[in-house]
Amino acid sequence: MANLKQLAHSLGLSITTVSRALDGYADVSAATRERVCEAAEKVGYRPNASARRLRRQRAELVAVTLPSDPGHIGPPHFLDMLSGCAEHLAAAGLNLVIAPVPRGESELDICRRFVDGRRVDAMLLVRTKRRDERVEFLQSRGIPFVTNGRTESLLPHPYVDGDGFAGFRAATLRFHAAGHRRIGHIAGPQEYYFAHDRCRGWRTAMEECGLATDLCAEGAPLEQGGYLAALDLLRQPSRPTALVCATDEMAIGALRALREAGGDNQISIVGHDDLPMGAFTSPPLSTMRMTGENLGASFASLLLRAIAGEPATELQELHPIEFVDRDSHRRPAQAA
Amino acid sequence: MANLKQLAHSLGLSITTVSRALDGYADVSAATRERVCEAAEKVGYRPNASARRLRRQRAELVAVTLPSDPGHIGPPHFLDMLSGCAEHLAAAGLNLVIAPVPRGESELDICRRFVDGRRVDAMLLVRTKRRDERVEFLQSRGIPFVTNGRTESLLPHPYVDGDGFAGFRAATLRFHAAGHRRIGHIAGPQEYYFAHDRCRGWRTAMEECGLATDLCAEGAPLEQGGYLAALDLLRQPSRPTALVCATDEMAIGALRALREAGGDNQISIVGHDDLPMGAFTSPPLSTMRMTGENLGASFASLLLRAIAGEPATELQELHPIEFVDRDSHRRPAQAA
DNA sequence: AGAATTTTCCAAAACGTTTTGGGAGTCAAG
DNA sequence: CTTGACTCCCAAAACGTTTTGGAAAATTCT
Repeated sequence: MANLKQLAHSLGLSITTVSRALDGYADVSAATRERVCEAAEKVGYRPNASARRLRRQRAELVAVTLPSDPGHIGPPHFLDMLSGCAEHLAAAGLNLVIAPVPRGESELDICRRFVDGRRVDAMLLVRTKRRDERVEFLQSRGIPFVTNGRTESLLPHPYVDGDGFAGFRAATLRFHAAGHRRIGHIAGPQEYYFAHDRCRGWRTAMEECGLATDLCAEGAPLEQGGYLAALDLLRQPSRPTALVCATDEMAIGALRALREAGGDNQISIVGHDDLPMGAFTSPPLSTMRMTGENLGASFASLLLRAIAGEPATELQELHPIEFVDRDSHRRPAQAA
Repeated sequence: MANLKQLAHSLGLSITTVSRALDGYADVSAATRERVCEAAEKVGYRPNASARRLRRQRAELVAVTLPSDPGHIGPPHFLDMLSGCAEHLAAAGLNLVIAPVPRGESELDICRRFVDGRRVDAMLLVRTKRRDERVEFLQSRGIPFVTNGRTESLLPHPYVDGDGFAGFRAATLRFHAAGHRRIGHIAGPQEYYFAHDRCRGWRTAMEECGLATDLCAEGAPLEQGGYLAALDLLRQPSRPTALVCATDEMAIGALRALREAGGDNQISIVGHDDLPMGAFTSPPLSTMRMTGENLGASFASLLLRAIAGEPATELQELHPIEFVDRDSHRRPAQAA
């Protein structure tokens, strides 16, 4: 309702003094400060955000781009993550704006608009590609940002990611230890870092075990993609006895393919993401997920530290993957 | 990079002219406009958002409060909805900020901060209560807002809602037509409008059929709440043969209760929300959902029209509920 | 040619803060 | 009494736009 000028006038003080009193500077007497704060409280004074932002040259905003294309947006708890992130940012006076990508525009366009219009102090990127033009752009502009997922960018940048390589390697080795020899991989689009990373984990494990790496099929990171990829593998002369899937959605599609192709319930399967619906599939889907609670807080903290100027190499979090054992990974090795 | 002053200087024009040229005013010659736009394009000029906001007295922002308490945030496609809304708002130059409620603060506090700090041009509220203090506050401040869900506020306000009353009444009548006579209701907390509305639908149908309305149990709008409420109803001397549940989450909890209480698969059940995981439960969960595609666009449009000053009564959307028939509602009426 | 009108431009005033660079007083030390 | 240090305050200059209210120049009309 009121602005600084009116408040100052009503107190018989200058704008400067009122402003500084409210900000708790030492060069205003305790008595005045008291009086000012009291009056401000009474009229419910809140500084005008736009004015402050202009003067301070800060947008007090962080944007996260929401990819619209293929597949829904990331992991199941994505909104929870955003919510947690926003909450922690808010504690530092920053708000989180969500920036979906309209059809006909690229994520890069969005970044450009936000950055060049000085609408944000930092950006949060999800679903990184191995070579990610958004990352390159933001690096060239020198604006702070954090990604959910690594990239192959030459310059280091802040990120939070799960160690998909280790997770998928471990999952594959587990199958090997259980006696499986024909272990297939249903891969996501290799341009995405996470998909490539997970694929590498599987391939490395296979090579370590001296097994062939031809049982690999790539598809869109969706139910349908997993379904088609699984059909592909089931057509091979020697069928896999176990399937490591890049995502739960794909794993659920693979489950459907298995059901249709007969030999139902004979092939072990494991996914990644811990989608809630995995608990209800038949068989219940064994899966993996990134450890670490309150990922939102991680993102927020990294963003704030990036804004504060900490070097990127200090702002990289690689979380281990943990197994969520349900039932789908327990099929015997020789059955298929 | 560049601001208006520099751009104007480099062109030998005044700030005014450059500004007006870029905004396409008629009082700048076509030639100059051309020249200005070209130069602006070349240096990648984008007006500073904070400055424009200050001058225009608009925040160019809309905030949506994300409730943290009980249960996750609303319907399954909530993020999709937000994303769609943000996309349409962006087309009008508005960005959507998400405002979760930190522990220790109320949603009202959040509204106050955003409104009194002039941080937003409008607000989007979800999960309305029958008597909603946020609504009352925003009405008193006269700031535009739209709710997801109705309230019992005396003054009309813009909303988008599903006709839960009609939906639950119809669902109940369907059970009645299938021969059911002991039809129970698992209700959500009655302070929420949607929960009360759905409960009323069930009760009205029961009364229309001349049936008793005592088979009603209330619980938290969560799996556990549905589970406990269902146990409650199963303890009744004459068990229900069908269950109408306020939400899918509760219905899934009820399914668990049914499984544990024996008499498995004997009781018909229907939920609401069309959670994806409902397709995977056993039996697959029959459910309901609000019709209308691209709800996000509805919200965005209502918000924009509210900002433009259209009266609230023109900005109310009540969507019919449609059934999603899977399997859980097909149990015979006499079985239980 | 002079008057009226239209076209094209611009200086200056906002918008509401924060911050800079002092300026009065007061007090203690020299 | 002067000097210096301190305390408390403030005027004015930003921040980068948009908008107001003309003014000069060009054009059209008498």
